[in-house]
Amino acid sequence: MDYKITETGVKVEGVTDLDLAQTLDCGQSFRWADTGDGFRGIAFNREVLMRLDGNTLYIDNTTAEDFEKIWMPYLDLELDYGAIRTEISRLHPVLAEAAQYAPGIRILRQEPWEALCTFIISQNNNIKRIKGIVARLCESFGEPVGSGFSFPEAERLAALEAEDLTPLRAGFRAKYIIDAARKISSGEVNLEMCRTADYDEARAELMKIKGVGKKVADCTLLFGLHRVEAFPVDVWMKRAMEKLFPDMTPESFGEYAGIAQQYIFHYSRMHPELFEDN
DNA sequence: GCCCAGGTATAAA
DNA sequence: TTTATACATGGG
Repeated sequence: MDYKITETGVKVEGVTDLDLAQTLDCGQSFRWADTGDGFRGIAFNREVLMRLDGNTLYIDNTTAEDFEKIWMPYLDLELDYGAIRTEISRLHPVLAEAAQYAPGIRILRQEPWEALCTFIISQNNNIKRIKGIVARLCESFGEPVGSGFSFPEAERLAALEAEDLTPLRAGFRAKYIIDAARKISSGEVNLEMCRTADYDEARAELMKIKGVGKKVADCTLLFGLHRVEAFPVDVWMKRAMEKLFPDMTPESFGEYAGIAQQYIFHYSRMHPELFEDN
């Protein structure tokens, strides 16, 4: 991947299959804000501003080393999404249409602990409130980074009690966050093992945590550990599968099922009329 | 007030 | 094994 150093960060030309709104504000990460002049966010203890002008990506407030080690992987720039879209579009005509509808979605490579924690918070919740709880979590227990705060380490939260999270207004999820933090920091649950373990084994490892079921485990595997075969099924996806893909199962979408899932998710949210009964 | 939100734990059938 | 209900909170 070719890039240039600028006065404020890096400039990457020839970036295809990327739409920052579709990728950063589609419910896989809850830490990016549309400033009107790009997306500002904090990940891996660094704050950056990302902006896309045609096929040129600008990342402000970063270095060559951070671009290569953090942001290039974060945006998954080395994976050929165009080729994957072509491949998975052959699986089903409706999937082909969905993939064409939002071709700029990519699967982020987020920090595994942040993905786990934010998707615990996401259960039976809406995106606006999830973002609020996550913001208060970082403000309360993270470290200052740029204009905001880092995502708090599991070790920091492991030392707390559920009542200490009252200011987050996370409701019944507070005790789940603490249980997750303790099992991650103690090593009882090993996130790195989940990168390479058999899929069922990785899922079972994550489900040792209270409040982590199939959906949260799959989202953690997909968005935090880049297990792109993971196909999270929520209420929307269940309806989408029944109405649009009655002849498919999550497994039948293959090794890039998670990418297919994101296309389908976005497409179905934008076309609620597909689910109206008649 | 009522319903729902990118679910899960728990109890009961 | 499958199906119902509570769970905290806030916006529509």
